[in-house]
Amino acid sequence: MVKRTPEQAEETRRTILAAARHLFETKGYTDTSIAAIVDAAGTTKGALFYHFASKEALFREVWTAVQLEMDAETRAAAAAAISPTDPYAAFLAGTRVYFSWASTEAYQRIVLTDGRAVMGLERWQETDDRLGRNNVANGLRYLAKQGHISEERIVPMSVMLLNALNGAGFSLSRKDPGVTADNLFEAFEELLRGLR
Amino acid sequence: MVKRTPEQAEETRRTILAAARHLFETKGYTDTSIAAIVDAAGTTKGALFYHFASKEALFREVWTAVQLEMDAETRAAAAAAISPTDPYAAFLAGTRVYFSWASTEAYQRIVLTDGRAVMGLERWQETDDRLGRNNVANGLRYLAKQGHISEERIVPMSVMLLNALNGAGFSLSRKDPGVTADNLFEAFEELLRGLR
DNA sequence: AGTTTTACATACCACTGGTATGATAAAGCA
DNA sequence: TGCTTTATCATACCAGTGGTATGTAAAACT
Repeated sequence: MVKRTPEQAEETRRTILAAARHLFETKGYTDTSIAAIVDAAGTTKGALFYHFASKEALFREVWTAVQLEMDAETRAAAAAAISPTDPYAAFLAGTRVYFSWASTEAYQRIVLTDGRAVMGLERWQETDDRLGRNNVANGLRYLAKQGHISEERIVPMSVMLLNALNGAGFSLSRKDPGVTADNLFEAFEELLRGLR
Repeated sequence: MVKRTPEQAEETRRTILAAARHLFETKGYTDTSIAAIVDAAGTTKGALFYHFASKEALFREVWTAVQLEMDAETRAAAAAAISPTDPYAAFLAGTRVYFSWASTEAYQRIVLTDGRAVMGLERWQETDDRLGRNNVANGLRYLAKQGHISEERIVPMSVMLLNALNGAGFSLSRKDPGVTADNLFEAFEELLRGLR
């Protein structure tokens, strides 16, 4: 049987995506061949290139999926932690969740390491800024409205704080001596609360 | 003529390194083929693989050279800016120079973007941490000695501040709206002086 | 002078991402 | 219902890749 129903086609597509995601997460982009992907998915190159324009396009779909999952989780955590007494609470709750994502090998491989190299800087910016950085900017905007930070500092500060968190994730996974999750988070909190 | 004198051999080696560096800086690692390198260097694959174990090893040499140049410049700038009145002066002078490096496309391509993906995390850590991060840590240690920051915050803080600077460089080169060099540097200064 | 070693050049190889073509069953249509 | 079209793959193939094996000529050494 070669032709399938639309539902079956959707499933092979999802199967390929899942296999690719797993391999990209564990082996990295360049060390994952298309042959390995279709082999793991139990299909062939024909199916893969029918559903995806290229290996890079397939990677971008995986990348976007990971980012959207992260985004939903951090937003939810921040929204749930809004506090009338501590204006930093929501922001810190969101960053704590993002921090846990940035600590996983999967997120680092796909988003932080390979993502930058595989897609160009422009492509990378499109989504990463709309997600990660925009969330940080929103947190800072909230603080600015309450007078804890100046308005014009929001944009440059969000750039640096997001990358500070990314770097923290890297450091954690590398098990750098003298670095722990609590360690880093407390330092970040100090950094954030130092603004005013 | 096939065999050259040791001096001639050293020169072909340097020629290959220079050609590779230029191509890596402009086209990136994956879009630079070995054929293109030896073509630009006016030699052949035989020479390249005689002097370098692999394409990745060649890249590592380029990477290390760039990092060492950056390291020397930032150290010199920091040392020259030591001030008895402002304990932050030397640190900020060093970061300003590093910041200018992180703003160039060449540094971003080789060190910040491709470096992470090409070498593993372990290899990347070896040199990057010894250079970039260690410099930041030294600056913070200087501040800690003067009581402006707690000792145990040095390590995690240096991780995040270095990555904040890297991200600032990225943002600048992408010409993000609302982001300028002065903009970013002032924000960083505020971030740093907020510690205490 | 003769041998060894260095510094390449050339020919070759397995494998890669990507394409062109082929095959088959579902869907649309008369 | 029969016929055509079209969606969904499977297979065969291709140019280019990093890397290797081998050849070779000149320098270096004894």
